[in-house]
Amino acid sequence: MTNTDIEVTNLREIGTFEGSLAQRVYLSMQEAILSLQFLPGSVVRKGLICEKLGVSRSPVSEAIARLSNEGLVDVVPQSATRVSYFSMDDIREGTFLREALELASVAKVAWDRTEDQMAQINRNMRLQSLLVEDGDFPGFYQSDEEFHAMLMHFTGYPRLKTVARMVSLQVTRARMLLLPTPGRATETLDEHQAIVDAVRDQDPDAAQKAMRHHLGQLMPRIEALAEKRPELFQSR
Amino acid sequence: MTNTDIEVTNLREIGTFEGSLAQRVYLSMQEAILSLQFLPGSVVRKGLICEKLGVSRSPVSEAIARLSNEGLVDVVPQSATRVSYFSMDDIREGTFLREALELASVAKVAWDRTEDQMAQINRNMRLQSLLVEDGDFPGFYQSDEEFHAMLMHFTGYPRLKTVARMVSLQVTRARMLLLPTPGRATETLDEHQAIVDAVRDQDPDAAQKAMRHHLGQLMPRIEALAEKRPELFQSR
DNA sequence: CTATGTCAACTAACATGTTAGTCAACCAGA
DNA sequence: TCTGGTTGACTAACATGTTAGTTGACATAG
Repeated sequence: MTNTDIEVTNLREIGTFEGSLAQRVYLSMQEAILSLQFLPGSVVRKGLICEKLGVSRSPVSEAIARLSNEGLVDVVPQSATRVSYFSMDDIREGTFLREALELASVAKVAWDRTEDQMAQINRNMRLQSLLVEDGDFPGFYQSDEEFHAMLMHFTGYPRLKTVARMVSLQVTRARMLLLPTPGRATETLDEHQAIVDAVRDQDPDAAQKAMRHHLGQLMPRIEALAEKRPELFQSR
Repeated sequence: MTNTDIEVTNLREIGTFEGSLAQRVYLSMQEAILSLQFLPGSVVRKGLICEKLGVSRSPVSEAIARLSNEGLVDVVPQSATRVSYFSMDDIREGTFLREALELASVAKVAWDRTEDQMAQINRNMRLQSLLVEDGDFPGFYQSDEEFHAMLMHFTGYPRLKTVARMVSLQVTRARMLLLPTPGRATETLDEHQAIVDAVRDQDPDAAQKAMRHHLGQLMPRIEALAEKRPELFQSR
């Protein structure tokens, strides 16, 4: 049993976040987990986190409670809490839920989009293009996220983005391990364009089909990953 | 300003629930809010709840935190927390999210259902029939919930039911005000049967169509309700 | 050497004390 | 009567002390 325990040093100071202490601690810890600076299986020690961030156990407890119901940490009552392992079951479920929400969103947006919204989407697409040409993959990753967030925003349902993010947190974490390649970025761009074309044409069915195809590219790549890095996945 | 404040007496004792204290307090409070024994706009007083349930402020605080991110209470930092008003925007959004999940579920289940699962569904349908004949509306309401929960269960995704419940809590609360009528129960039964038929035939498109029609019946009835009981809705 | 029972150390969960922010009632002035 | 500022009571948020349950190491028996 590789007794990986704790790595608290690389945890962003809470001064850079805003909100209540609990909120800031939550964001800091979530970032560390999603960016894999807290490795799956390692034990989260309240005391060390309190010390590192300079707060008491109350806000840390609340943060851990939130991370727990998001499935990012596993709490063993009266004992310990550790960073959850990757689980193909969880990832598959997250993908399913995410797809359900994305499909509903894109259909609605295709139906009742405005010209102003189309202009914003096109602006984002041009940005994506530029970033791919420049080979700026982190930047492209971010504009990709923005593209999807934008579509959800245009539904007019404010919680949608939050829910979608929550259900697919495990997927987000897994994506961190997928190295972006020029080829994949170009493909992604084309897939996005197909979605945009269908939204422009106000064709909900075509938009859903394009979105389904786009999202369908992800799972196979994650499955390949599970073979390469089995130590990050559940052993049971 | 109708200074409705608090009604703590009708709050189920936590002895009847299981889990941690925080979990039990959460369930007890959620039940009171969903069943409208805590009215929208009334102030939630930690002290009184602690006294009534015989616990300290810690588990109550955690319970309130959860209710807050579900949108069932509004917390004003350093001041007060009150039961949230009904909001047509929230209800519309909850309906949208719920539909997205139900449609994805029913399509998947129609695709890969087993014969054993069909048998379970049919058993539930016969139960619904009996309860309608007997005029047992509370019983029918419950078997209705079970019908939808069963479909989600058959997807094989365990969190799905939880997420669906969470996103549509506001809708659930609003439904409490809709008096069940014999006519509506019979209609519901027919709509369910149409869904079941499509699942039996392994026809995902038809299943989605039937589900969409079924879920579409709810919003108009809630909108009518908003006219009748405006005091429960946001005034802003 | 292996299996089992005991025990000590550590933890989350819970209780309670403290702080600081918010809101509404009240009062003074117009 | 109405407006604006002041104040005090009340609250959530945070800090800290306490309790009880779990885990894993170690010793002991087979």
